[in-house]
This record gives sequence, C-alpha cells and structure tokens, in this order.
Amino acid sequence: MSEKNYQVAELARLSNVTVRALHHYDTIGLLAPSGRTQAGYRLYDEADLLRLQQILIHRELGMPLEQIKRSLDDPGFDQRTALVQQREHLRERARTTASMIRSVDAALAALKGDNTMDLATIFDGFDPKEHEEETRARWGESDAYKVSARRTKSYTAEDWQRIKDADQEILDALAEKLRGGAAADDADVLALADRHRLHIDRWFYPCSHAMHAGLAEMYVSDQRFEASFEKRQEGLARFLAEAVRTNAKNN
Amino acid sequence: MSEKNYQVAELARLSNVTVRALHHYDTIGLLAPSGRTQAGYRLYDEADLLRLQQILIHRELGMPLEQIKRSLDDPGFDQRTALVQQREHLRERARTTASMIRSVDAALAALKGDNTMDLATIFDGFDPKEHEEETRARWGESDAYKVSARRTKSYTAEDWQRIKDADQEILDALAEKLRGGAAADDADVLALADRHRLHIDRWFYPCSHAMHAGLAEMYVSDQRFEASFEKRQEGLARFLAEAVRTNAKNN
DNA sequence: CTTGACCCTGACCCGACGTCAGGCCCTAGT
DNA sequence: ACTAGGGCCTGACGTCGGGTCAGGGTCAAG
Repeated sequence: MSEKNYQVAELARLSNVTVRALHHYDTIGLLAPSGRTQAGYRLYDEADLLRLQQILIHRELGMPLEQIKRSLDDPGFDQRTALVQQREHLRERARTTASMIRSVDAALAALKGDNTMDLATIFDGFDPKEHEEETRARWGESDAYKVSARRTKSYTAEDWQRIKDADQEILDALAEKLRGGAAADDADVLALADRHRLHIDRWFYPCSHAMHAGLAEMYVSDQRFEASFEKRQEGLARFLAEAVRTNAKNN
Repeated sequence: MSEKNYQVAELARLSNVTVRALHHYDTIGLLAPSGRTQAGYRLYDEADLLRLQQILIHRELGMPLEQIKRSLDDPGFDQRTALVQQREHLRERARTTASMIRSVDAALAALKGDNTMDLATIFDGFDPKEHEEETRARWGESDAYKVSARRTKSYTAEDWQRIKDADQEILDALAEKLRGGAAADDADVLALADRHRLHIDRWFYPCSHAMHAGLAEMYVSDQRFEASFEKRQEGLARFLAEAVRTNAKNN
C-alpha cells in the first residue's frame, strides 16, 4: 500500500483535467478527495485516481456528470462490467469515426467532380442514433435518462433510494419465485411483472405493456442489464423477460 | 440545378441537429438560411446542406462555433484542404480512441489481480496533447486560438477584417518581391518578415523572433498553411520561412 | 372557418466549467 | 522575523451551446 497522496495540481497534470474541473467535481460530489490537510488542501489517493479515470471515460463518451455519479455510486455498480461496457462504447465510437471518415471521403469525391452523390447521404456518419437498437440501451439503466429527464431531475437522493429499494423488492420477490420453481406464467409472477411495469411507469416514464415488452427484450439482449440481473439470481433476466412478455400479451 | 429547398424541421431530420440548434446557428451567423418565405419561414438550399456538414464535422471535433464560422467565412478557405485536414483529425481521433481502449484494457487487467500496473499510466488515452507537435498546428490558422483567446475575443468583425487586410498586404508585398526575383535575405524582404512578426505580436500574442521562427517552420511543414500560402504565390511559404529564419538570426 | 401541424421571435434556464477576486499556507532567502 | 513566490482555498460571476417554454402567426385539409 504505497498510499501516495496527490495535490490538486499534481492530479490535474497527471489526468489532463484542469484544477477548476477537479474543484467542480468535488462541489457536485462526483469526486471528493479522500483527504484534506489541516490547511484544507485537497489530497487525492490512488483510489481517487481510479475513480477519476472512470469519470473521464464516461465523460468522454458524453454522459452527463450527474449520471456518471449515479452509476459510480450505485452499490450494484460493478467496475468490471462497467469497463467492459465502456470498451464497447469506445468500439462503437471507433466505428462512427470510421464512418465519418467515409462521409468526408464522399464529400471529397463530390468536390472532385463526380457530383453524382446523393446529398442526403452526406450526413451519414453523424447520426448518433444510427444503430437504434444499440443506442436504446446505451446508457444502461438510464434508458430513463432522456425519456424521463424532466421527471427524474427533481428527485432527491432519498427519492432515488426509495425507488431503488422498491425495485429491489420486486426483483427479490421474483428471484424467490424463480428459486421456488414457479413458472413464468404463474399468476403471482405475472402480478410481479406488472408491478415492475407500474414502478417504471410511476417513477420514470409512461410505460405501456408494449414498451415494457421492449424493455424486457433489452434485459436479455444487453449484457450490462443481463449481468446486473444474473448477479442477483441466475436465470432472472430471462425469467423476468418471459413473465413480462406473457403479461404484455394478456393485456 | 434541382434547387430543392428545405424547411428547418426537414433539415433537422436530415442532419440530426435540433431545430433550436439551427435557429442558434442562424442567430450567431454561422448558418444563415439562403432564403425565407414571405411568412418568414427559413428556407435552406443544398449549399446550406454542405455548409452544415462542414459545421458538423468541425463541431464534432470540438471546435468552437465562433472558430468554425471564421474558418468557413475566410475567403482563403479551401473546402478541399479543409476536408483533407478534417480527415486527418478524424484519423487522430481514431488513434486516441484506440489508445483509450488500450487504457481501459489496462484497467481491466489491473482489476483482474495483476496489480503490477503503474497507476500513472491509466490516463494514457486521455491526453489530447499527446502528440505535441501535431497538436500545435491543430486548428490551422488559429494557432492563435488558445494562446490569444483572451485578446482576440474582444475583436469585432471589422477588427478582423482590418487585421486580415493588413496581413494580406504584407504577404502581397512579399509575393511581389519573390516574383521580382529578390533573395530571402534582401533587406526589404527581411523588413517585411519583421513586419509580419510585429503584426502577429500586436494582434495575437507576444511573438519573439524565436517563436516567429517556430511559426515559420510550421508554415512549410503543415499542409494547410503551406497550401494557403502557395495559393497566393508559388514558393511563398518557403520564401517567407527562409526570410523569417534569417531575420530571427539577425536579432 | 376551424383544427392541427408547422413556423416565428423573445426570454429565461442549464451543465460544465473558465475566470477573476480576496485571502490563507508554506517553504526559501535575507 | 519577515517577506516573496508559489500553491491552495472559497465565493461569485461569465461563457458556450444549446433546451425549454410562452405568445403568436401560417397554412393545407376537411
């Protein structure tokens, strides 16, 4: 444990973040230095370094700081899955960069005279929603992020806690059922699935049965979601998805 | 000439930019629609589409809108070189993305137990200044951008015009000398070189002889600069650079 | 002649910092 | 012991790139 401590300016140099930014991250509670000197100087240790790296990766990909904070502070947050996830986003970025290069090449070709190019295609590299399905899951748990930003931003920390607790409760009950050998179309299970839907509907955004079914799809197809469910109970993702589908059909 | 016209929302859909953003670009003079209906509805034509693409490429790379505007509005602006330049920036981005992926991989490795990793290296992917030399020339003409942002941002449009005119005048005089067969160490030429330095010093940032020499290096080594000089007069970039070097040595 | 989908211009609001201003801390040199 | 120079602190206000109403025209379809 070489508990090296860093002052702001040092960390700033290491990470290529300004001192002001570090101050900012401190005041919004995103990265609080693990210590202070008597004089009040901020002291960062190596755990802080790692957290900052996480922050920077997320930030680089355009995630709002609030959101980054929630991700990192989530007790259910798993650094490894997060990193794997981020690597995926970076690969996505590599793809869009490549696609933008092609788009620029196309523009160059157009200039060179073969003006046979379809003007509508010149924006091809720029659509962040190009891979609709992928993007829907982009921010993991916060699919709510855009859809319900307005509603959620007024939530306090305690609100979030309560919401998360309620969610846990539902999932725990489902896991219980699963362990007990219940079928996904068992009445109780279906009821739980609908409670899940209503929970989302209440706290995040209007959630129809159809939308719920869509979400369920994502739970099994998106690695991050799946991992988060599986950690709780093996097979839970598929179980919930199945129950949700059935519930949706019955309504 | 299929002069198709687009309304805001149409263009917004095509380009994946919000209507509000287009309004914004209009009000700051970055992208003014080429026409309006009697009712005042904005009408964009295909030239506007192309300009918007340029804007988006630059924006994607983080260039401030003011700067984008100046680039695109510069009469000396050459779309082709700009595109080539941007392609280079995109490639750079591809490289840093790749480097970030490696950085994430390193973090993953660190988590896996082989904690032999040097913590200072975890920020490796994140340094935008990694390739110092490359970056110095990054924004082309606006090497002044960062160094003198404070000073230049108070300039009005007319200021810019006068500054640019003065610059043109100096370069024209140099081109004249070059055509007349003057040597780069001709007294008149050296005087012009020094006027060039003083011009920068006055309007942009403190420019010592040494720094001027550094700039001159860039004029011949950076394609964008070189092209801009060469367009005015063949051999001008090298001529100016030579004169600047000599002038610097004599001081 | 109304309804719904579009468009306009203010005007205010926001996130993520940059940029002072005023003041404390802490070595090093005199 | 004192002062100079660097680093640090906390407000407080400014900026950039838009988002988000509010209040009000426009225009084709029915």
